[in-house]
Amino acid sequence: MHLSRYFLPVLRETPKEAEIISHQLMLRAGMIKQSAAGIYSWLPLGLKVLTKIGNIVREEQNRAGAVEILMPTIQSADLWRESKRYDDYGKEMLRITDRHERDILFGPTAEEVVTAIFRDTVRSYKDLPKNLYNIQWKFRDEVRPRFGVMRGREFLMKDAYSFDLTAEASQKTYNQMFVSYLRTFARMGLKSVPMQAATGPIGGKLSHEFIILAETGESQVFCHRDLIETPVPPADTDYDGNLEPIFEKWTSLYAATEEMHDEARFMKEVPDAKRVSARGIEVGHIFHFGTKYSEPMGAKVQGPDGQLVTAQMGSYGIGVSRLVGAIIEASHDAAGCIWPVPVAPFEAAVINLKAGDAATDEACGALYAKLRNAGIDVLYDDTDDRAGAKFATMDLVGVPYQLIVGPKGVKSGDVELKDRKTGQKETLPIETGLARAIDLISAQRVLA
RNA sequence: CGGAGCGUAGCGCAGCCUGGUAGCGCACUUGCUUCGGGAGCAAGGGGUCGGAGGUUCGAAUCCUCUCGCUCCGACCA
Repeated sequence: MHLSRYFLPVLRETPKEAEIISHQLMLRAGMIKQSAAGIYSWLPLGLKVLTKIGNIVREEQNRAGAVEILMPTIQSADLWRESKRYDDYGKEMLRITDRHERDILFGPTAEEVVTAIFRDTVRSYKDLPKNLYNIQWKFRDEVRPRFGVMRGREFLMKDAYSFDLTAEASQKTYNQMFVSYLRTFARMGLKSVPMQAATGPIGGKLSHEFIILAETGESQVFCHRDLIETPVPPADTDYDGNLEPIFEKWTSLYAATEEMHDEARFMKEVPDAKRVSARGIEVGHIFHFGTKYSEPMGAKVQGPDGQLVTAQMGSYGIGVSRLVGAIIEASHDAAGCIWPVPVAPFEAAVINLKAGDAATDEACGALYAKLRNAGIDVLYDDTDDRAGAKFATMDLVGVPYQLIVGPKGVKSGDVELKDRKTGQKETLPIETGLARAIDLISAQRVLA
């Protein structure tokens, strides 16, 4: 992409409404534009990151056996009356009336819709298990939206819903999602820690919040330091095999959010040096809720003995749009965003220090073409801005690898390769620099 | 929903107290000089001062109402 043809409205000054760093940087880097309280338009750069995050989530969901669907944003109130949630949900649900005076709503979640799909289509235990997910916009009319996309009213969420014949089978599905989540966040360069969460009226142990540690996190969290360093399960993990050992390994050490924290237990179970007390951002939440929706909505299948069995359900959420902010919170510096390669809006940039100079244009154009042909997602800064402004923009935007070429480099046949994360620059022969950049990027495309 | 604050050019702000018809920095346009870390000079463009009503000869400024946004609390992917 040529920067001169792109749409990248960067801001030099920080809009005053932005309180936290991720919100500030997203506005400054031209990733989003606020439309109303807690509602944002995604500009090209932000959309690219959002899409890349969504695709990683998608890949890991598919790997774990979930199947993608797409459910509507607008739902019927009647469905919510079946589960008895229409009256219970409260003002967070955006209720709308259509031209026929029928009650509809903008979905804050999709248990009802998916349960209806399941109940109307699945008849036999032989069709189980099923795990259906979608990545769709949700709307929750938060009393107080804040922190940019971290707590918007409209947000993009991956929500999966599983259906199993028995509670034991449901536990297996739960484990699949548990492992999948560890991998998903790791692939975005995040260290997530699963923490036992409150389960509400259902009870049991099967609810975990996935928290990433960041100074600006919304809640206080406590955990054993070893959890942060535990390597995530590899890509070739057999999701159909026994995942219980992995689940055990990750849940045996102490980890709790403020609401679930037990100071006495924390002191007793975690040695001094291993105690971590930090701020965290919730990026995922999984839970098993048995027949909470399948029972009232009549989601039943015939078991092996011919009897009807109410499906055991679980749901598994990831805040996709929130993750954009969360990654920035976890990875930035004074100059701007520092994107891990797998989610970077562009993997590399070619910076032409003297656009308009025939020799420089030619050298940069060739470099750009070669990077593109190598499958690199590259931004070519062909504007006639001054060098300082170009560097500042690329650092703000957070392009991981920047190939800098000016008349000097053209003369000597060199390119400067800058690593955004370390800030280090190397002067290399053009072909060497090109190969180095491609190698570095390729090596980091798939983390974990 | 309780408490606080803010709406003046794309962004950041001054002007308001003490009414006289709008200004600064950045950004933008044009020209010249520059050009390897956010350039300099010069000339420009852009605002019904969030909206409505009122007071007044005259309102960004004073009064009333209203809308929007932000922050603190209770709530959440």
